[in-house]
Amino acid sequence: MSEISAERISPGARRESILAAASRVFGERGYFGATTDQIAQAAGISQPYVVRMFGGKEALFLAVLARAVDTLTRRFREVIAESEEAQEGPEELHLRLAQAYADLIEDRGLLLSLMHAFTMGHDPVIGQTARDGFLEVYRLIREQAHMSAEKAHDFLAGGMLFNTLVALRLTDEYGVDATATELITVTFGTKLETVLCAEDRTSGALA
Amino acid sequence: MSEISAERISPGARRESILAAASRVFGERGYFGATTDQIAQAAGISQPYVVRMFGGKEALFLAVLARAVDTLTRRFREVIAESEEAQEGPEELHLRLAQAYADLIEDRGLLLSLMHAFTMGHDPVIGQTARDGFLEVYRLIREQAHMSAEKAHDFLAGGMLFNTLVALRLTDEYGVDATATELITVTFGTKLETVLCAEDRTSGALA
DNA sequence: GTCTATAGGAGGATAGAC
DNA sequence: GTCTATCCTCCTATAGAC
Repeated sequence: MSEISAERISPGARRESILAAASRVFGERGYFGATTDQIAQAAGISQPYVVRMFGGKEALFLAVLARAVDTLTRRFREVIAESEEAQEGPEELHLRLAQAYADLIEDRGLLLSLMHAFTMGHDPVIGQTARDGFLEVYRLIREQAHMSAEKAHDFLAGGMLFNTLVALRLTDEYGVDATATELITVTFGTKLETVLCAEDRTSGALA
Repeated sequence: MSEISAERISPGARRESILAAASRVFGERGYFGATTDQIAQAAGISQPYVVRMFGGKEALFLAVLARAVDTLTRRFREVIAESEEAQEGPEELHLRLAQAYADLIEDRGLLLSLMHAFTMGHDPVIGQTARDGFLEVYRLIREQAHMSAEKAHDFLAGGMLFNTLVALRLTDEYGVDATATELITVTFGTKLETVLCAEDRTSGALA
């Protein structure tokens, strides 16, 4: 049995900690706006190590994107399975899925990295991966959650507005601007407090 | 009367042509992804001239953003005025506004530059300007178009999904992937052909 | 496995000619 | 008003030490 110090962490954990840091930074600045050095600092390691571990910035972003889609679809599948188990109707399921989506805001970088990926349709590599991920989600809610095309459209639309308000940090205007407060309330509902707190928590991430 | 050659264009037109080029390039690559040189090439002038004309990349992006919000809100105000004139009900007005929004896809850079601006909430300057623009639109549909908070939410949500599918270039999958084709049809409706054509028209813009 | 040093290239901005 | 030349910074990636 080899010696294992408290400092040393397993390769899997190291990889995961870099992915988590990259998710936060890419989520905040986007693919072009984020630098590998910012990610390295957020992960507490050196910049060249980040590059070496994933082979490059693009590969790292693709890994973050894959992880985000994976987490999202896994969560949705769980919710669908639970709903079927409880023999709920389609309405309840859709509400649960919307709630599950909103809950993902707990990991702010996840939804924001996804949104940034969705703006990169022009990129041959990232764009195609993003389209594939988006369609995977669409198929999931259409075929597994049995939403109609219209219902699925509205579901995705709500999600995109949700993402937009988070990315825009419209929450900064909460309590300041009356109309903004209204829109924030309507959009975030029960997750309002989490969203407002997340603002504070991640603002210092890049310092 | 001074000599005016066919080549020489007025200061206003030059400024406008740069703004149009910048709108296309920023719309495609985003603020960080776009370079002032790409914009200069798209406008057919030198890179330093672009920078000098607007004072810097950030100022140029802010000008593009202001122009986009201005065009959008002006169009909405026109539609609202026409609808009042025709003494239509709220349902008709909302449909007209949705149609007017979709029509803006004719200038692809406009909606995409807006979307990219919405992802920049973290930026002290651009973020604040983007929030102000977003709220201006929200107030317009709430107060001038008399939408309820819920209706306004759904209206914006549909717009954000619209933007997302354009930015993602999901239209590339039209006719290729059955689910994608369905979502594209539901989302773009009558503007389908325009969106599919715009794809071809702008793809060579940066070459 | 992780770091320091650094190469190499790109991009925004400035200086100055025409 | 518009261009060419160029500076300087910033960033990704590589080389090589420990």
